[in-house]
Amino acid sequence: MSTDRTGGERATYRHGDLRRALLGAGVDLARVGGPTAVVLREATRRAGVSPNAAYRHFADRAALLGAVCDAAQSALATAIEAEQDALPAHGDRVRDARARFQAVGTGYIRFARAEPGLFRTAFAVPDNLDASGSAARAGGTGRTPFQLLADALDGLVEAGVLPTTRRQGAEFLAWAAVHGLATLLIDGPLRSLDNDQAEQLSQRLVLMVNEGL
Amino acid sequence: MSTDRTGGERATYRHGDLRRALLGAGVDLARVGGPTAVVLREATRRAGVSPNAAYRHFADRAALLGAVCDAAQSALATAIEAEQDALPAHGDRVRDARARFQAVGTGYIRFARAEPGLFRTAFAVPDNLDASGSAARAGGTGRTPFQLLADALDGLVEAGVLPTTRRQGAEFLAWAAVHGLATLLIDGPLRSLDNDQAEQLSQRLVLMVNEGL
DNA sequence: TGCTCTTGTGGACGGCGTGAACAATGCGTC
DNA sequence: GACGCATTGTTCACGCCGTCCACAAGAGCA
Repeated sequence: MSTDRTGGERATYRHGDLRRALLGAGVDLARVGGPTAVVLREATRRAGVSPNAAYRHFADRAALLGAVCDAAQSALATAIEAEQDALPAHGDRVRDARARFQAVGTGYIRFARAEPGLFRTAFAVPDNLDASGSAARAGGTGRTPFQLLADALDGLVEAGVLPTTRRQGAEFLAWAAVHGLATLLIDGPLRSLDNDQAEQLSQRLVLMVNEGL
Repeated sequence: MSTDRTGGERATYRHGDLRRALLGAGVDLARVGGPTAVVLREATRRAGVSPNAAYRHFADRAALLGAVCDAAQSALATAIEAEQDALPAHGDRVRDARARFQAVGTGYIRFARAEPGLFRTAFAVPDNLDASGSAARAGGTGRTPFQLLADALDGLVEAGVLPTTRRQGAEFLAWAAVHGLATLLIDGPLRSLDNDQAEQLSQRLVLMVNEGL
């Protein structure tokens, strides 16, 4: 045993798993205070290590934030998967496909409200389409939030609910609507809605998307 | 004449209109670098004044950022109004109401792409419903972005396009969709879309909202 | 003229990210 | 087992930031 992680004090010069410790601290900070709370010095403090030790594992603060961002996206993916797993199977292809699609939206929004700090952090780093599919952002099934949405849309097409002609680009329309509502609910004017109101509004939004896609 | 604003140097001890100067500098900073670029010391530097002078006009950095945020919202409102003003009048109530509504969305998204820094800053400060109607955020017609959207929805109801029963809360559904797409386009995975693709997607989104509302 | 309130200045403090030089350590090689 | 090297953590230092406090310069009114 080369480290003593419980006391904050370290028995040896080497830490043992500093990268993981910094990432964990970063996630904790993000959970409480969002992306701006991910502070290098504080993360090293929590890991019981001097500030500059972080530079052996992350190029700079942005790199740490990026890793925390990936972790947050992964947590989001897991939340969506959990929402889908909780779905009862009706056997009706159309209903099941719709339910799986809607579960993406409700899982997304529930996660945003349950973990606003992580949610904000998940989208703090400007990303591109490549990053949206990066393995570091995947949940338990190995799919990222973006991919889970795409899967659900494919399901709608297979079930005959969504015409193939409208499939292309549909992920962005759906994503935009759900993501927008999520941000309104946690940072915007809808911040003070209670749970029931928020759920109701999300429900309506997802129906709107389903209808108008 | 008590000030000399052109040289950066000041003839008199008093500045004359420091609050406005700081706000202007703040807006410039936000335009280029978004909310995090609104830095007190840099704003005072540009106003040719010592850092602490800012505290005679703003309680702290957050207060300055809040003022810049209001200015950005106002600019957004103006952009939406411009979009609506450019609309030809068909005389057809239904078409006109729809066009005015869609102009809110396209104006919103075009502004986001034209002035991403200001757009990000406009939503950097968590707001509530009161702030969404604050006069400081209004454009030329005295309406805030949120109010312009509400007006357009009222127009849809009057024209008989939107059933009264669905009017309540509709601003949040529409707003969510448009705002979400705007953020995907400037910070998200759609950042690298060209103008045509972005316009096309916005068009589709606004139609989706119109359809599904 | 002198008093007082307002507004800008100067100096200081602690916190941040980060670079450079240094030290402790674990590991592969003889 | 001793040695040398690449890795990883430490120390010191710099410049930036927001902000507090004491002070000074000016404006306006008595």
